Amino acid sequence: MGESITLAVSTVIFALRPHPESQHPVLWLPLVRRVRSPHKGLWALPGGPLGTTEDLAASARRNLHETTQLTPRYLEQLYAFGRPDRSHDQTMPDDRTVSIVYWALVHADVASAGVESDNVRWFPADDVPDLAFDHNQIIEYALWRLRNKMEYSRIAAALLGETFTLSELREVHEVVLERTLDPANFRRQIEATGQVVATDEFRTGRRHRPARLYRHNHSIELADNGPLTGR
Amino acid sequence: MGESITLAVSTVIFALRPHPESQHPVLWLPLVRRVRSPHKGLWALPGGPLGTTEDLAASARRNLHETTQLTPRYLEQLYAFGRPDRSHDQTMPDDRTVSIVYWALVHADVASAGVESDNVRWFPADDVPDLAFDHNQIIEYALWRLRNKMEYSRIAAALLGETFTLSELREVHEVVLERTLDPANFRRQIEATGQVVATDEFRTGRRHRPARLYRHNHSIELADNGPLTGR
DNA sequence: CCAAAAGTGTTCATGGTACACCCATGG
DNA sequence: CCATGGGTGTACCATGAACACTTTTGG
Repeated sequence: MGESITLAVSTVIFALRPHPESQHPVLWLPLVRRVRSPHKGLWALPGGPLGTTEDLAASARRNLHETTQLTPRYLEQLYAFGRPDRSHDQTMPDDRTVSIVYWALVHADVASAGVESDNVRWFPADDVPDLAFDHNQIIEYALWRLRNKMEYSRIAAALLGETFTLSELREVHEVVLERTLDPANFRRQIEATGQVVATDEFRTGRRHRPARLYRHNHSIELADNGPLTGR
Repeated sequence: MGESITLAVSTVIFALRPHPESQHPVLWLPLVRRVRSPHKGLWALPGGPLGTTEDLAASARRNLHETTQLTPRYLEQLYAFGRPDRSHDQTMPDDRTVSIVYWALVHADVASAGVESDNVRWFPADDVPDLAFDHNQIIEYALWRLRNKMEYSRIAAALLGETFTLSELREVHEVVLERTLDPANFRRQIEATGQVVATDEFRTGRRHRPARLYRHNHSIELADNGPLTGR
């Protein structure tokens, strides 16, 4: 019969944005509304078919930019999902989609908020609606990987701006890991790894002692992906 | 033009076998000879196109069995490789293959040695010839993952039989990690994790004190793959 | 008795955790 | 002067590395 396998690339995109009430930063991710069957009308991860001459990561990057107008600070392949029934469509029972999923970290400044529309919306990562296909589980896995890497790499850098205080860096860790960290110990651990470089500037204007600003040490990789380097 | 993307599943299969001279176990992996262009005649990872109704892991499992007559003790997705030029064939310049690669651990008993043929041969993992496509790099990455997981999981269990001495378990770690481990500390670390259960049998016949036999604690997962469980 | 590996005990360095305490600023 | 977070000091504990030492077998 007309059986066929479609290869698609989707991306779980994370950014930090202030919580609407508390103003504390929390994890958000953009979703797109499906405009065709199956699961028409449901929210889903941004993605689409792989271009015939396009690299996998390039496809993720392109789609990410089309959806959010942003360039990822960090991009990594997450997993290939291919259960035969995961994209089942009763109108096309013999069709099937294998999705190669990437996950990305972006720096969501105010400008990116403007690209929201009826078909693109950011959701808090801990309050995502019921999504199309197996996308809820994919997001769970992406969150697990993000939390894992947060503990032994410097990917937090990808969620912050050029300079930042150690409190801000610690807050990123705390938000992602969902637990508080001792400020004193966190400071020493970060300093010991050499992943940040002190500047001679300070964040003032708060009603407490000014905090020194740091910048990332770009000579240290964001994360260790073994023999793979953007393949 | 006639551009098309083929989706294939390949597997890096590891087993322990005695070194031809020293008789000490070393890592081996089976390769198959390509019988058609491109790279006809070169050795390559076992694999093939994904069946239209076949799960990704099932495809890896099927191919593994066809190649080695074995069932994997451990099977995990490694990575999806999709550079547009990775499978370039000058006779079919517009064709392209995306490979989803798994890696597996098997227990290679004597029976499996019989399936070698002109087109299937086992090679020592540290002495693999120049392979088709990017398969040498894929093996490097699989080895990196294997070594990583060996340090924080109990996948070594998948390379041993039902019962084993702690020396044998330690030898597996040493061979994979390519360094010696202190027997006393190794014993305590393994015992502390509860990943092995002492039996009341001993390995005798060696010219030294008999060593107690242990068995795996099946209530502990071989490795933690997060929210993914054979998806 | 000897060689060799099994198995136990002990010391030391390291890294993380908890927490007391002082510092500098805005209000 | 006080509340608040910035920043330093230190004690404690768990873990792992190094290594001395005893035990039990085959030859």
